[in-house]
Amino acid sequence: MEPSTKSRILDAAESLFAELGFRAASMRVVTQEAGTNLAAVNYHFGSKEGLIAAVFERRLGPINAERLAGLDALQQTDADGPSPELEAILAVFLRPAFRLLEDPQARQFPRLLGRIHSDPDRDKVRELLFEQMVELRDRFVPAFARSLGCQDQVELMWHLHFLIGAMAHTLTCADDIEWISEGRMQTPPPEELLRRLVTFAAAGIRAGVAPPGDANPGTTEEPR
Amino acid sequence: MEPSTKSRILDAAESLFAELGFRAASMRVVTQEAGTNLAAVNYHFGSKEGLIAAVFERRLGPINAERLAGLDALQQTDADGPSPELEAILAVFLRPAFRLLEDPQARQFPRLLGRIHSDPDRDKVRELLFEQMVELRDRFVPAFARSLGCQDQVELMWHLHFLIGAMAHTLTCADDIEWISEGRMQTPPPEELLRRLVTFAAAGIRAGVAPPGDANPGTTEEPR
DNA sequence: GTCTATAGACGGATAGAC
DNA sequence: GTCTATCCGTCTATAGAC
Repeated sequence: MEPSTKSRILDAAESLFAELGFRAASMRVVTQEAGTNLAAVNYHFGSKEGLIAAVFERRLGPINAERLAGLDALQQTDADGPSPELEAILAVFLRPAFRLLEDPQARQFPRLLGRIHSDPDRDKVRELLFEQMVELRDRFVPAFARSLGCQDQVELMWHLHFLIGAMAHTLTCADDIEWISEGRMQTPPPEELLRRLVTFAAAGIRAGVAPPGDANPGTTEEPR
Repeated sequence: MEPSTKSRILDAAESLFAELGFRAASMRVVTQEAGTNLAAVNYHFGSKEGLIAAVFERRLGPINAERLAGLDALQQTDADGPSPELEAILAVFLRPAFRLLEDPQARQFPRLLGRIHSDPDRDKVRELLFEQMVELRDRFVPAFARSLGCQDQVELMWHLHFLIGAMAHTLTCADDIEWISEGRMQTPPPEELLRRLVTFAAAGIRAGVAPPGDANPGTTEEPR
């Protein structure tokens, strides 16, 4: 079955937005790549902004549903047992985006997803992102907190902020390692990226968090 | 003394590029903000791309010089003693950019610096960035390696990659914490951001690195 | 649903006066 | 060094035929 004009536009837009950015990827180039014309975008999506939103809607819902389902599975397994391991929660959160890197149909989306956090044009999908993030936050932050046995939610939130940054940079710029190492290193398969990031983030998130029962853990001395 | 037209253009460009992105900030808006006109940019910088490069040249040199001088000072102090602490090296690397957040003249540049890693338009300053990065890499990577007493440079490089991501996200999007927490958290002063990031990154970088003398440290088991 | 053609705004760059 | 006026290309969006 031939893919519809609508989905061909979405595919072309996803790929070109990821490669060139929202602004540099003009609707002319997108529609040319999709084998159609300018008017088709306005017919199906109303405007360029509508197209941008549609590109995110198509992938972000499934990704976040997979994250939440993964967390469900993790918590269900040992509902009355101990809390899941930090590493397991991290992997459940991170894997859906990294797995897309292996999907020929969707390989470019993770780049877009990584960049959207810092993109000056993110306002165009801000509401969409916020709704999804609130749901993730309400499920994952308590899960992390319980796993760490910690009360310092402020420190946890900052560590999760750093995790988001490391994740975004890896989804968007993993190949930079080849550039900076001048070819001595190569970008490994997504599963290895994921494993390295989980190791790094788990240790970072645990840092400064008291083992349960300790007094005043959070703040360490000034590094100098 | 009146600031020159040239420096007024640089100030306006820095601020507007940080706020709107390179593409959305048109030369018309930049020159209007600088109280001058389109032709002045081409006279002083040759083109918009020349202006973008000049905005980075003005700040990036001093920042990286400060980083290298800081590392010099650290290594000089105990030249024949033990290697400097990981936390100290991290702070020396990170502080120059975070300190700019407190400079009313340069507050916007760190946002730009954080975003440039993932910006689709980064090609416009790519050579400039690369030269500076190579020098930083050649000084800091060995310093980190020595401080960790580790041979696994591959793992170290990835952990530094994650650090760059966390740093970039924090420089560019620190205020997101207010948005995501729906106002329950506020963005702290730069020194506190720096302290939290150093704590997180030091633990992350140490993760999976063997204490000197261990066998086959790097790879941990698959998280699942 | 899909197309061509075009409107209408805005982009960077430049010529040439001062 | 700085300005005004203008060229010319590209952008998004839409009108209207099929």
